[in-house]
Amino acid sequence: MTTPKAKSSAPQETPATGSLSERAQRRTAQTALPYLQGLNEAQTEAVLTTEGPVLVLAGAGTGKTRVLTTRIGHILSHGKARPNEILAVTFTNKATREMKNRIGQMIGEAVEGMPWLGTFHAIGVKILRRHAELAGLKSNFTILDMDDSLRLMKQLIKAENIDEKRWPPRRLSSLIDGWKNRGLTPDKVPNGEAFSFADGRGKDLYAAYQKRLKELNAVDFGDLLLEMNRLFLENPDLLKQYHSRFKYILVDEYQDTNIAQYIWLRLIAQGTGNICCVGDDDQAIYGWRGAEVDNILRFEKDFPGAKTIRLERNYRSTGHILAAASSLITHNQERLGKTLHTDDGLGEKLTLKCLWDDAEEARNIGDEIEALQTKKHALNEIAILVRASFQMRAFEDRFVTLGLPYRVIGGPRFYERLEIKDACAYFDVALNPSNDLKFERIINTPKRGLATATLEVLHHHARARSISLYEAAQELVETEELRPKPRGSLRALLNKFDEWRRDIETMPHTELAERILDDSGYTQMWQQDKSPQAQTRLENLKELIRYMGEFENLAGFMEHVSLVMDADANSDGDRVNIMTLHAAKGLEFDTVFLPGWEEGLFPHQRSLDEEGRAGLEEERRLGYVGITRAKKQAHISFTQNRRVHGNWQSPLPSRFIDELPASHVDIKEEESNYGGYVSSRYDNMSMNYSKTNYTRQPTTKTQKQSPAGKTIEGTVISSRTSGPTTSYEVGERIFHQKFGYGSILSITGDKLSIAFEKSGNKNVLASFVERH
DNA sequence: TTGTTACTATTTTTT
DNA sequence: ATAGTAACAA
Repeated sequence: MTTPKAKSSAPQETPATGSLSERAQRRTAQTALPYLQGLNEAQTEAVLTTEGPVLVLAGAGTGKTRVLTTRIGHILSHGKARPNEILAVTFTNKATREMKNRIGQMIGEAVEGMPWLGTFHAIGVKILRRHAELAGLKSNFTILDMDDSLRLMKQLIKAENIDEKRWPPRRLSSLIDGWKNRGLTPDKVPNGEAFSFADGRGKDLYAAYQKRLKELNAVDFGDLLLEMNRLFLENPDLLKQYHSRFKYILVDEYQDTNIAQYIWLRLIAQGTGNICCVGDDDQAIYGWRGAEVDNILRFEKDFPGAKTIRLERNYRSTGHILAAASSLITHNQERLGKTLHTDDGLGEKLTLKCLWDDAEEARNIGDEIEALQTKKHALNEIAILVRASFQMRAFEDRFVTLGLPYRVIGGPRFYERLEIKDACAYFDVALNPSNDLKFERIINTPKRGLATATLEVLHHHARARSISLYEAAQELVETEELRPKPRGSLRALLNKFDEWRRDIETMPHTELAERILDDSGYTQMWQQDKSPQAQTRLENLKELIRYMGEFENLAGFMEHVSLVMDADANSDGDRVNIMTLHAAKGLEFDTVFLPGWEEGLFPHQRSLDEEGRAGLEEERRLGYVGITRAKKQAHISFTQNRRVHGNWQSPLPSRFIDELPASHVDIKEEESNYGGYVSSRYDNMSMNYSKTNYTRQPTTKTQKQSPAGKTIEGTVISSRTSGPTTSYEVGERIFHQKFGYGSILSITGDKLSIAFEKSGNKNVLASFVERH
């Protein structure tokens, strides 16, 4: 991913650190240790400084992963620790895989022996399973995904007679998630915050939710960390055990750690104190899900005697790209500060383009890509990075019509698909009948006549006797409580589960899985479905079974599904990559397109509203991440019109555009498909955005009388162009290409607020309308 | 109990 | 514009 091309000129220009003797030792080490070949001084230092706390500030494209893996290789090959004595934590499975591969290439067989290389969550599961009893769980506890936990919360909200409309389960979910990220158990939730849901019942709901999880022998994502922390805090002996086990600790993407993870790391690091955190405060983009940039900013205080090593030599991008990114990020105040530099050439400038709307943006980028394609540019080396996933659609539409192959990264994940979840629910229940949430999911899928009414009865019975739904079902089919029809089909279902369970030990698991899907009627359900997606769903199910074959048994497979699985079907071939800026972190491409740089979208309005300046800075870091993904070319664009929630708006260009240094950016004109019309309008626009000053962007409320006599309130973001630049007058009737006829409500600079006869009120640039 | 229709609220990023 | 939900009819 972030491999710097192995440069033949081994010793780098990086300012040397340490005493002369240290430097001399390092130099000798470089010739003695072949794996240090090609590392620059700072990188070498980061690899060799194995003892004590170390913070490696690794800027974008500075060979972070390489340092991390080489460091592990170094520790292993020097016999400083055995593979199972190194704790290496990452955030994503992708990163874990990457690291495993790299270490494998370096050391060979050692990878098998690195059981403690994984994501925070995966390691959490591992530790929790070992000591489940201490956490009040059975070691076969299930891990709830978002779906399950949401369903559970919904049940609780209903049970409390709280209005679902006013207090949506989603909100409770994110609230509890936030608490868990901060390491707060129900009793520790500050009272003030507890009131932020359902008039003060938030805290109780949280407690009830946790209680219910225990009853179900289940944990959710947040618990994996929270419970692990509790385990260690309540059992100091156990913690000591792990202290002596983990000789070296490595943490990737430290800037993304949340408080719970931070607490955990501090607990674990109390052992040897050999903790090495790698991160980049300029790439902290997960604040919204609880990540604390502060963790990395505070590192030196938290770990006294910590050594900070900066990696600033960039091996990825050209000079222009690096300069633009650096300049953008200097607008942030809260940063440790790094100066990236490169020895490579300036390369090509970034390009900037203004387009009419998202469709034209997609058309334009599509054309650019086709042009690149004829120049033999690999599609795999092209990426479109968007702020929000809804932007992807325009590109997908366009690429489909062009016949341009693409892949969406980080879209709906494989295991999140309906059919995969359903299938897994069947497998789950077969393995563990007391998994109520999964049982509930499939009890009436496919339709068996076991809907709300029957489920209600089951719930009551289960609650009353405090048994699982499945057990309740078993008891109820023996009684007269259910009507004959549902009773019959319920019995049939239970019998099938009995059969399947009988075969778990004897039958090969893939065969059993197939049988479950067939016998249950699930396969048939999709075969009979004539919707266009039904076929892909069936194929996905086949893929699931195929993937399952790579595991030893059903249980082993299911463990992976909840945490690890992200097999992507169309990852092969030469394709353009489409993804969000978030998903792009850690990746690199020759050419990167950055569409949609508009106020409100990027920076996103919500970040601005909810997080204020901190939010803005995080958005800016997102922009920094985006630009630094590019190795050779970066193309930024923005549109003048975009639909938001179904209606059209005319956003201003993103303030980030004006934070780019003009000397590194080329302003491109759109190839004019419409004769001179486009370019003349464009001139107008480019003047407008380069002069706009955003430091105190006014948002003015305008109140005007519409012709119909009603008061219309609209929010007009005024541009700073001085004086009216148009000759239009309020009340004038005009025509607009897209919106049709309308009359002018107000004029702000060259922006018109118009009441359209058919499409409502819009703000439009004067150059887009004509008199009528 | 199921399927339909109408309405409503919801639109960022996700381990 | 869309999805998800609630109310209603068959």
